[in-house]
Formats: sequence, C-alpha cells, structure tokens
Amino acid sequence: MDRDTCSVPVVDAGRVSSVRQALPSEEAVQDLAQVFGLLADPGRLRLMAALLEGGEMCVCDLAAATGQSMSAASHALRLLRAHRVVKVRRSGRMAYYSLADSHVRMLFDLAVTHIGHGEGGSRDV
Amino acid sequence: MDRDTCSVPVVDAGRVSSVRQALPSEEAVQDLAQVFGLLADPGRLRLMAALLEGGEMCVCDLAAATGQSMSAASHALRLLRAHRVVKVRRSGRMAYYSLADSHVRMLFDLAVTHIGHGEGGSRDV
DNA sequence: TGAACATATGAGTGATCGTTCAAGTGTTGT
DNA sequence: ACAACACTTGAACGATCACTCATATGTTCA
Repeated sequence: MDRDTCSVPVVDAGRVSSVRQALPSEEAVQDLAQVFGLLADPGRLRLMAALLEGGEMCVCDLAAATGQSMSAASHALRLLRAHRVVKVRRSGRMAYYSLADSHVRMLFDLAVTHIGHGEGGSRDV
Repeated sequence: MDRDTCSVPVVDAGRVSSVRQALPSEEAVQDLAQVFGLLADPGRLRLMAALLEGGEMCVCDLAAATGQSMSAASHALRLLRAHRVVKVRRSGRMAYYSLADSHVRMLFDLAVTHIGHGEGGSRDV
C-alpha cells in the first residue's frame, strides 16, 4: 500500500505502475513462498524423494531411509501434511505416508534441470 | 554415513536400503534445497514476478514495483545473481536486471497450480 | 575537481527455522 | 491391567535469514 511514501527514485513510472498491477496478490505471494519454503530443506526434500521412490512408507522407515531421527521426521511430515503435500493412512499404531500431489515430482525435475545445466551451485559474487 | 548407528527401529529393511540408494546425492539435495530456498521469500518472489512481467528493469524501478527499499532489492538481486536466476546488464550508472532462466516461469506456474487446486494455504493440524 | 546520482556492500539486529530432548497419545499383546 | 511400541507434540536452543542503517564504489555532469 501507500505507493509514494517510499523515497526510492523511479526511472520509468509507467512501467513501474503497470508491473505493480500485474503482480500476484499479496496473499498469493505469501502462499507461493510457503510452498517453496517447504522444499527448501534437505530433510524434507529427502523425505519427498523417498516417497517418490518408495510409494508408501511408515515413519520409522522414512526416518531410517532419510537419515534423521523419528522425531525430526515426524515434525517434518507434520508440516508437509499441513500443506497437503503428503497424506497419511493409519493402520493400528503405524502411520503410512505417501505423496498427495503429483506436482512435487515436476517441481523436483524442473529444479534438477536448473541446477544441472549451469551447475556448481553458487559461484560469482 | 554410518547407517546403523541411529536407534530408529526399521520395519521393512529391504525397502529402506533400496530407497536409500535411490536417493539423490547429498550434494544434489543441498543444491535443490538452495534453489527452492531462493523462491521461498516474498520479496524475491515479487522481484522475479516483476521481471517475468517487465522484461528488463533497473534496480530502483524494481524496488518501487515490488515495494521494498533499494538496499533490500539490491541484496536480494545479488543472491539471485549468484545463483544465476537473474542476469545484469550495466549501462553507465544503471544496472538492468532480467531473468536468466526460463525454468523460473515453469516453477512459478507449477507452484501456483499446487496452491490453486486445493487452496487456502495451511489447514489441517 | 566536486557534487549528485545509481547501485553495492558490511555490520548489526530481530525474527524464523530445524533440531533435540523429554514427555504425551493411542494401540497391541500378555 | 501393564508393558512395549509407533508415533506425536511442546519447549528450548543454536543457526540462518532478511531487513535497516551507514558507508563505499563507480558514473555523469557542471
């Protein structure tokens, strides 16, 4: 909100305001950031990769396969569950997790492509 | 690294070890997490959305369009530049930024699709 | 040369995040 | 009923992050 309060000089005012209008809503941006934030952690990433491979697995096997404690895995799965990235099926005292969403695989592959083609990670200043 | 040190009980040992082997390398996972981490911030997301719309813009216009200080925008652009998400063209004292990578748009759209189809953000527990 | 300008950068700070540790919940088997 | 079990959860702590403020770099114009 308030657009002229900030003391930033503007070069092309027309373009600025048109771009500004075309930008996604604040709410959409927040949601997007949250989704990407979910994928921004090695532990959760391994969890998703494991489910991509294994199909449906219980918490202790997921923990073992991804190299983290059960508690850490459970916390991570809770987050993924809250955002509908994974789903649970409960049977007795076990909890079987699986991916709830096919977009995950695509996001994965796209990102792999990105880091693959230039590669090295962070260079440049 | 040491696979049987952790005290996590395992249900299906065969599956665990096969999934474990199929997992991306530690380095790949780190890189992936970094890429997604770049997209996990509303400020950087708006910056990228603006460039997606505007094509090529200078820092002060980007700052104005995305509603942040020039310093904040510059810091963010530096990060994006380091990861080859944006590129810079310098002309005199101006710096014109543009997207360096077409994957950004796809990642964007895919994520939008994800939040769009279920929508609401975080529900559940 | 010096002032105005566009951008870049370093230090410092408050907020957020992921992990661990120590319980807590509900289930199975005796 | 009790103990072992699979998982969940809350608090606490250390690390990381994004921002602001102040200063630095390099360019243009008088």
